[in-house]
Amino acid sequence: MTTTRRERIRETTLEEIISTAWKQIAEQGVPALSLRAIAREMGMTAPGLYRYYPSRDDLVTALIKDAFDSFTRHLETARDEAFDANHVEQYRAVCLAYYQWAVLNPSRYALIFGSPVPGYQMTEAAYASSRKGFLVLQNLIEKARAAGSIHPPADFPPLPPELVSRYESLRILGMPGDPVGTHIALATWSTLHGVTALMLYGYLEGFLSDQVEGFVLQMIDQLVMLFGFE
Amino acid sequence: MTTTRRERIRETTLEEIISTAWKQIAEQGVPALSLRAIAREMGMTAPGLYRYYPSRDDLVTALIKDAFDSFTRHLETARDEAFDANHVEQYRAVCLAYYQWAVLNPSRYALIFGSPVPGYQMTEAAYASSRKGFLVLQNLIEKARAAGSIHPPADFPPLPPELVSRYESLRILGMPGDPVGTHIALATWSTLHGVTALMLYGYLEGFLSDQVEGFVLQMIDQLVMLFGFE
DNA sequence: AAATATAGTGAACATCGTTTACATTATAAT
DNA sequence: ATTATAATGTAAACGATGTTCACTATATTT
Repeated sequence: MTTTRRERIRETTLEEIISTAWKQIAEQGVPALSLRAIAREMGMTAPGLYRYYPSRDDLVTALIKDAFDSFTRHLETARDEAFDANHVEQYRAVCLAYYQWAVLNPSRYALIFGSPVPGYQMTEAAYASSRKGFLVLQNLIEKARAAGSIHPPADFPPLPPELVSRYESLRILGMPGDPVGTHIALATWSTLHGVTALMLYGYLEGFLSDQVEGFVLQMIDQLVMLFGFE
Repeated sequence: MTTTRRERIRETTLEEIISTAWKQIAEQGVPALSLRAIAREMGMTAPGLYRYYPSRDDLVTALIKDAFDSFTRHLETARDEAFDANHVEQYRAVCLAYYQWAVLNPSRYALIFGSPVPGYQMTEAAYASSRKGFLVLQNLIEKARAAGSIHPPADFPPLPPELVSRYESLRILGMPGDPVGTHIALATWSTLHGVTALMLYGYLEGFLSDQVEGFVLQMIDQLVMLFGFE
């Protein structure tokens, strides 16, 4: 892994472009992201950026990958810090970390979980990054189940057979987890996304004001009860 | 309410602009919405549109209001069609209607619940429209509670006092509903939004393929159990 | 019939993403 | 050390965008 001087400089420039882009997204939003503005702020001209990213879309793809990596790392850190705790606490920690990352990185969250852009296709590398984040949640749930720490209540609505067989076929495709574990992970993910997205958009603030985090914690508690974490 | 000939023509043009805008949003997404393209398709020049909407942002605001109105009407229709049924079925019907409206109107859903744009402030009229949609859900839950059709399970996590008092102060501000009803409505809304948004972005399709609606129905069943609808 | 308000056009400005041709500079080869 | 080559950047230009301004044509009102 020898890196020449030129390669190091190139790497630095690549990073500077990304960080400048995030700065502008935070200030003006994704739609207003402008190559010319980035170049201006970096003290160079717009066409020069094309030596690094062949188009605006490719830059956005790089930003998406960057955001997913940060997101996944944050979840992993939360999981690792709760390593000594029991499964419920680990689950709670990762769920809360999901929300907190969004609070700390609203622009990044909006970019990867915001409105899809018709015609824009996400790179396979970016999709792989997205799965990595989800896997943190799914693996944790899987371990808790294997340890017998999850007992859904008696009146938990049974999964319809079509859904179960769909989950089964995922396992064949190499995904970890039994049907119930996969379902719990998907349901958790959906719920967290809903709360977080509504919060970021400002729809919850009108109702909850300074109690948004309290609401999120309550929602997590409800998930714990619903799935029978112990 | 006398309408002159000119006013009628103006009204027609206003509507044609909106419908042309939706057509383009459906084809190319919100970011690509172009005043010039709208004018072109309508057989006029771009500056002419400024007699109707003073800027692109004002047009977007009108689109948001239009989307919210359609959304609310759809929920109300679903509620009214299930008028004879019991409270659980009404709740199920409205929840499913939420998801189905998004499936039928992906562009509209993305516009009102997608990424927030920094610097863009929603009109009070648009916010009022958003509350109207939420109220359909909240009023329904409130009626079910008044009729004694909601009994959360014994191990339902108790609402923290700060959250309860926050809900209480909402009632003082003129919002209907007791704390528990408000909370159930918010929790339902968040969950539905999470499922729907992930579905529209395509994150769920990789897992669920043709079982997305089955997953949504399952999530609704879980909400019914979680809150103790009967 | 004259005065006025409304609707629309055409030209222009600043901005955007992107391409092309060209200059500069750092590395590699001789 | 000099030459060839590859990488990095610039300047100019194209077509597109939102928006403003000056102007014309039309419809309504007086």
